[in-house]
Amino acid sequence: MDEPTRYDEKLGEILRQSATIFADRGFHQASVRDISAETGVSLSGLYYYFKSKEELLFLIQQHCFESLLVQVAAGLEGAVGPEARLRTLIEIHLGFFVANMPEMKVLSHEADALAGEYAARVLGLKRDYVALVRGCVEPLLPPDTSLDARTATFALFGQMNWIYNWYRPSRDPDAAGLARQMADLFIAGLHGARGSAADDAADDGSDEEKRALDVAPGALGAGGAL
Amino acid sequence: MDEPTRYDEKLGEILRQSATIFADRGFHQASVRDISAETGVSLSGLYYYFKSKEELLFLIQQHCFESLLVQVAAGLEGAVGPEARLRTLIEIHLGFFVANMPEMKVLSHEADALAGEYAARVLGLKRDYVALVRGCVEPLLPPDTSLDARTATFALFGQMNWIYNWYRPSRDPDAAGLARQMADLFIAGLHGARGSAADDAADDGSDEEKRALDVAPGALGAGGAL
Amino acid sequence: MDEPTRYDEKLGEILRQSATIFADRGFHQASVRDISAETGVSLSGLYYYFKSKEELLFLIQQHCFESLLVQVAAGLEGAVGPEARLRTLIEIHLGFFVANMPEMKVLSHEADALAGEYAARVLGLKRDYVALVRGCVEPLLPPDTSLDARTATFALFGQMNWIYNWYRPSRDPDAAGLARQMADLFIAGLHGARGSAADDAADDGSDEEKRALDVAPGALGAGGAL
Amino acid sequence: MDEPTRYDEKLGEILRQSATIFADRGFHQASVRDISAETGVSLSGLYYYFKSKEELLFLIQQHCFESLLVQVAAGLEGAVGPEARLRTLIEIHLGFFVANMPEMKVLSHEADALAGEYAARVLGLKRDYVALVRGCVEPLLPPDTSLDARTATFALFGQMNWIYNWYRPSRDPDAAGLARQMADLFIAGLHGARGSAADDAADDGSDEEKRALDVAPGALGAGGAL
DNA sequence: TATGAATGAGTATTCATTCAT
DNA sequence: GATGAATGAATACTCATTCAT
Repeated sequence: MDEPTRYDEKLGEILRQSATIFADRGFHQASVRDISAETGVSLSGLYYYFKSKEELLFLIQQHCFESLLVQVAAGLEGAVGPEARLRTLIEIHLGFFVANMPEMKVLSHEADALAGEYAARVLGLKRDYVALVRGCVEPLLPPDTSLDARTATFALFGQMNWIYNWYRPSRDPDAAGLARQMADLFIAGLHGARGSAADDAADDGSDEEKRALDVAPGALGAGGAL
Repeated sequence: MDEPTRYDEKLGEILRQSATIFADRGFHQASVRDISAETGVSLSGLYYYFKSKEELLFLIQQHCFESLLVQVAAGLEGAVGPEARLRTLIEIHLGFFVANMPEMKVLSHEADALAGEYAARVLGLKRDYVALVRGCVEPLLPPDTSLDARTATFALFGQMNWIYNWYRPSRDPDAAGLARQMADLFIAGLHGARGSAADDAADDGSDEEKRALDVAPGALGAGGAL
Repeated sequence: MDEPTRYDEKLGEILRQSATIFADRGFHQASVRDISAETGVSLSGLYYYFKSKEELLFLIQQHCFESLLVQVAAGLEGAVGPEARLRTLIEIHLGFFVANMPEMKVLSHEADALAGEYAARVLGLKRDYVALVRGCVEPLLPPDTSLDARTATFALFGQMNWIYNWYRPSRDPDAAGLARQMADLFIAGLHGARGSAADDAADDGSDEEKRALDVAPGALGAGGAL
Repeated sequence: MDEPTRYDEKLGEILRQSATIFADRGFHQASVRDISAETGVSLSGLYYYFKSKEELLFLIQQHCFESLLVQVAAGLEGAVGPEARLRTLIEIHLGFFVANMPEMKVLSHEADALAGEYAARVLGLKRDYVALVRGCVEPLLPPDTSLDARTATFALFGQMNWIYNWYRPSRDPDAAGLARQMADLFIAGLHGARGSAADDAADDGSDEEKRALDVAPGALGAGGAL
């Protein structure tokens, strides 16, 4: 990984077009030749911009994720109060997703396609982001709830990230409308979810996340959750 | 597609093992050789049981989906009242998902890997299932809500199906617990989601689902949502 | 080759259908599965009738060739005079060819597909037949001609055997008409072909044919001429 | 077929060697690996020069045929009078055949191995060539003959093309001698072939050729005659 | 920066054939 | 006589990647 390829304009263009191709065809199904054809850059010429197809995927995921994190961080600054924070986060996440659908589909759907150092770095970003989202969810959990913070957090991720499977701009609400609906649904759900059983008070948080997101070889999750 | 490969015991075993391999490595990354190695059946011998790798995937998805539909149909018979129906459905869906994680991951994650007749047939099953779930969600929407039935339905699917990305039996609640939490969360969300904007009164239902699930060539969704 | 598979009714049917398949698709392109499908006999069941695909081809060629030889021998008995003999031979050859087009196409076109003992046996038949035809051609060569008997003989074979490439019953003359035209053309050609250069007097005949028809490894002819 | 592979020196070498291999072993029996071994180009490297084995065959046939057409066109320019024209054509055809035996065998013998666009393009060349040859044959047909122009034309093709089955440079006349003999034989045959039955006066020519060369699905000829 | 030419490793699939029943 | 189940060997082709220029 030594020297990460630097990020100039042309690379930016390649990443954008590649993301669309990966989103459409799937990472493994799309060939570097497809990218060559689409970008107009010769097959070997592409390797000036990335050193492997896997690095290309990494660059897409990294760039996309970092942009998302920047926007979220900026957005949360103006939000006061737990509910406002969570609403803001949902708005930004969905707004970014809808505005960058190919990249976000690739980020969500091709989590397992990276390995080694690349996987580790994206995983690091994901871990931070999951912790951040969880940090916005937990304050809204009723004190006596039986709802796990972890379950609730991933339920929210599921709601939001699944959209790449069904959302169609032409017939569904726009990003703002979608965000409002999902925020209403989820926040009302949290408020109303007060229950019987044991909660997850014993949860130490950081360590739990770590394990939850670790690559579990042979296990199903493989830590790929956003 | 003429004559679908028949379903005997040995084929059943092959499907089960292949589902695990596809879940672990991804459909396109897994080679038929991998399946040969895992099952102990020779490479060419496998082709006695299915006529292409794609048919193998289809058989897995079809069998898995049909089993799910049978269980759901049976479960709903004993459920009276809208809320009980939706709770039952969530229980069965998640119970089946957790009990058949590899198959369900393959069903959820490899939707785009099928084409042509195979895709059409699985899509038909999905359309029916989405309609059924939506039929359980709609009665619980408050009359004055601004929440789209379609959005709510896919939010639920997202919550549930996303679990293949994060759920780990050893540290998360069991299927029943998961179902209760998700049902509490979602149903409370529905109840509390009363809002401002236009509702989906104009929604004719069947036709909308149809369009929503159509393969939209070049579009991102591609109708693959569960 | 020990015990040649015996020739019963069912085998006859298989040979006929296989000849058609080989004629249509070519020997190597046609699979034993194709023959299984066409005949309705199971794949493994076919191997009761022949012990290899190559033997099947041999049986077709042998049976076809032997039938031709029988008809020719019978026909020549009633022919008196050199020209009548040659005319008769052309009539029978073309009549048989047109009436057994698939088999004769296979015999003409798939000469190189046999090897070893099978090839040797068919070659033996071919050698005899070529000698017989040449025996009918030579008496008609003018004494002072510069036309090689060998060249003339194979020119005749070329005229006749090439028909599998162009002859269509619906728009070309029937077998009798075709035979008359070709006989007229060739016999008139022989009569008129008196020339300048050296003739083939030095030709010792049998040995020449032998060499000419031998399998010449790596050479082009490969002895496959009819 | 979009962009036909371009024709450089190395490709020329590959075509030449491949033609020999196809002539020796037959198109379907020869593997691309054989060609790799013979040419010294790696298996995958070959696909830089053609995009499928079938295209390779097409390129061989096309290049060979076009060269033949060029030579024939040039040769006929200096020929005056019907007989001189036909003699010239036979000389050039046989001279080219003998000088390019592997290619011409492949052209003659592997007519059915091409399909679709490839087949159509070679067929177009063949149609033109057949028409040209027929145009050289017809003026020599006696006015009262019963010999069909079509039959005569294909008889000539049969005589000439069949040589790949028997001709051996070491023991047969050279190309010039062969041409003289075949021309003598065929032209004398035409002159002497005056007969009884209906001639082909009703023949409209171009349309007849067209039908005769059409691919007749399921029929034996399949239009592959040269 | 960029590319044409090349390659080793791998892919799904087909094939003729066998054997226990 | 006949077949379902199985297989080893081969096939055409693709892929990510490299390297001399």
